[in-house]
Amino acid sequence: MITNMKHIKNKLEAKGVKPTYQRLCVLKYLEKNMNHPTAEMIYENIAKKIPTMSKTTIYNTLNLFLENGLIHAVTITGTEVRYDINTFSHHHFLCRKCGKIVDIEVKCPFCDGEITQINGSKIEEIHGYFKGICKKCREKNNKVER
Amino acid sequence: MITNMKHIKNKLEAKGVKPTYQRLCVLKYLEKNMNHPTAEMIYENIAKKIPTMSKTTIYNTLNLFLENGLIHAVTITGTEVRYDINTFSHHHFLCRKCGKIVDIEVKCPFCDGEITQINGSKIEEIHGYFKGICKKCREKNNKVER
DNA sequence: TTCATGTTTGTAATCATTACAGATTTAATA
DNA sequence: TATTAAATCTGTAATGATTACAAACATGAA
Ligand SMILES: [Mn+2]
Ligand SMILES: [Mn+2]
Ligand SMILES: [Zn+2]
Ligand SMILES: [Zn+2]
Repeated sequence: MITNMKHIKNKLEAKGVKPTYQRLCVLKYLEKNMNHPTAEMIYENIAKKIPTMSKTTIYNTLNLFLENGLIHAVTITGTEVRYDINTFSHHHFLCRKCGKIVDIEVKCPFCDGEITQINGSKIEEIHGYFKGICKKCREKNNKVER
Repeated sequence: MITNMKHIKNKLEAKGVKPTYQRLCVLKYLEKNMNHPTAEMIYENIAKKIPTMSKTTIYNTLNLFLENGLIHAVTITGTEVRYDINTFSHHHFLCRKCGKIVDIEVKCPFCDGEITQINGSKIEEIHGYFKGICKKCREKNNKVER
């Protein structure tokens, strides 16, 4: 993944979003951190370098990115929004032990765009969420639960 | 769907949950209202008849039901939990126009229990959420959008 | 009755997110 | 270059769903 400033600037301009310094920072963070961070995580990191950064700006920026299709919202935890730079339709797995959220590659006719309607209702967003125990956490228990 | 008190009482006892008056009320409401209500909606309705009912009891009861597998949580809106008496794995559609949440019947190997693991991670919960415009809302616009 | 345990209730706290208004920046225009 | 309107950013206050907590109440055994 290319994460230089020029590339990020182009990405914003391609969507008609003015590439301000704050917006470049947020988009750069999301390209570097593909682990579906929270607004808080993004804020904490950026505020280290730019102490004047406001949390409201983080939220404003993320919402602007969402409206312009630059990012996707992942609401798998139910408690807060996680942000995803990967805007291709894909599924997610949340480990209830370690809390990590990882992308899931499964054959899905909805993600593939083969099915765009259900009973006459138009599908605009697809969210496939799985919850359980990830492989690493299972192995950590030394015994593989069935 | 049978919604008499005897049936509801049995359902609680079968899960080892003491059938208190408040719990019977909440479970009865959920059996009568399969439209995935919020805690607020459940509270408002029950409080009409039982003014002493506390909202905390509603939350306590719903969480108890969740722990005992009597109901499922649907977090499709991202803003609040919706509660579902239907504990068979199934998908949901949220209309961004009218806000209704409806059950979706799609062939899904995860819901069917055919696939219980992904890359060594154990699947315990499946959430299939679709968002868009429902059939009725599309027809209301008089023109069927593509 | 006494006592322990479980349940319910009301209020206060929490936490993510949004509303709002003032300050600052940007960019167009004169 | 100076003026000025629009856009953006910032900090604080408000919102809303949910939980924490402690007191009141109910239940059932000893
Ligand atoms: Mn992802
Ligand atoms: Mn349902
Ligand atoms: Zn894990
Ligand atoms: Zn609708």
